[in-house]
Amino acid sequence: MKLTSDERCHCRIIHKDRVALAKQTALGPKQISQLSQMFKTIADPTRLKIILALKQEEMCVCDLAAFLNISESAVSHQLRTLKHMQFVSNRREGPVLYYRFANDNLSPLIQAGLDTLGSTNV
Amino acid sequence: MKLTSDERCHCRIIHKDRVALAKQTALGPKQISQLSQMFKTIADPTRLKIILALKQEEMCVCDLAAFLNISESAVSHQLRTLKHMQFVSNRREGPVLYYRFANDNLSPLIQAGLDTLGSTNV
DNA sequence: TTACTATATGAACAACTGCTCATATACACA
DNA sequence: TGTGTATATGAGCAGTTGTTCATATAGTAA
Repeated sequence: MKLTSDERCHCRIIHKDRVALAKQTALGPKQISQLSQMFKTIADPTRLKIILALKQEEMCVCDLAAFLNISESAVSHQLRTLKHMQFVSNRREGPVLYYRFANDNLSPLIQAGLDTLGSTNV
Repeated sequence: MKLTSDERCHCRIIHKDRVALAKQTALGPKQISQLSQMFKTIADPTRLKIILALKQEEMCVCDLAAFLNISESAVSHQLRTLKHMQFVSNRREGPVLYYRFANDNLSPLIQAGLDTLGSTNV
């Protein structure tokens, strides 16, 4: 639980100008929240594996459960999260739902992650 | 607590070939873990704000605490996480530690996030 | 030394998250 | 209708996380 600004005024400020500049140029709460939510969604190992797998080919819930070695329920929960973020979409073929990578805007993000990973470890 | 593969063998597999391909081309556990850790580090709103602020100018712990309106201790904890991931570094000037944005590889990642955010919401 | 400042660290706790299990829903076919 | 399959949903729980508080450390200055 965060404190209010009133309760926090005892804090000394060394560089008022820098704090002021940071506050002025900072992103709004909504943008920070959305950005955070986006990173959070692709930060979970299970969801990351799902995204990378679906980036290659369509898969149904059962396939993903076998691939990830977790319950189909767990997969379904994670797909719900990914679908809500519009990172994946699905199409129905009879009783089977096929999920696929949906958001082209996500590719650069994943790629940047992979690049950063590669250049940090060599 | 995850189940072992033995306990999970009752799962039906609709497309064995897709599961096999996904397993073959999947990243290793270490890579997934590192990638996940990287995204997780920039997924927290507080750390995100710190990164974006330090991307502009050096700031000390006290400045960041005033900017973020949280305790200096909380800032210090988060800076420790960011420093461990080599996303920020610091220099000492007398008793004051100045933190700065350290990892150039992180910029594209943040930028990709901002781009994705922008193109998803318009 | 002593006093003060700036930051770091450890403990504790509330909030969140990802899983399993049990159950519900949606579709196909007889 | 009824049965079986594929997936979704809700509850519950263990593990993780971000914060505050109290305390410790590192540096400055007398």
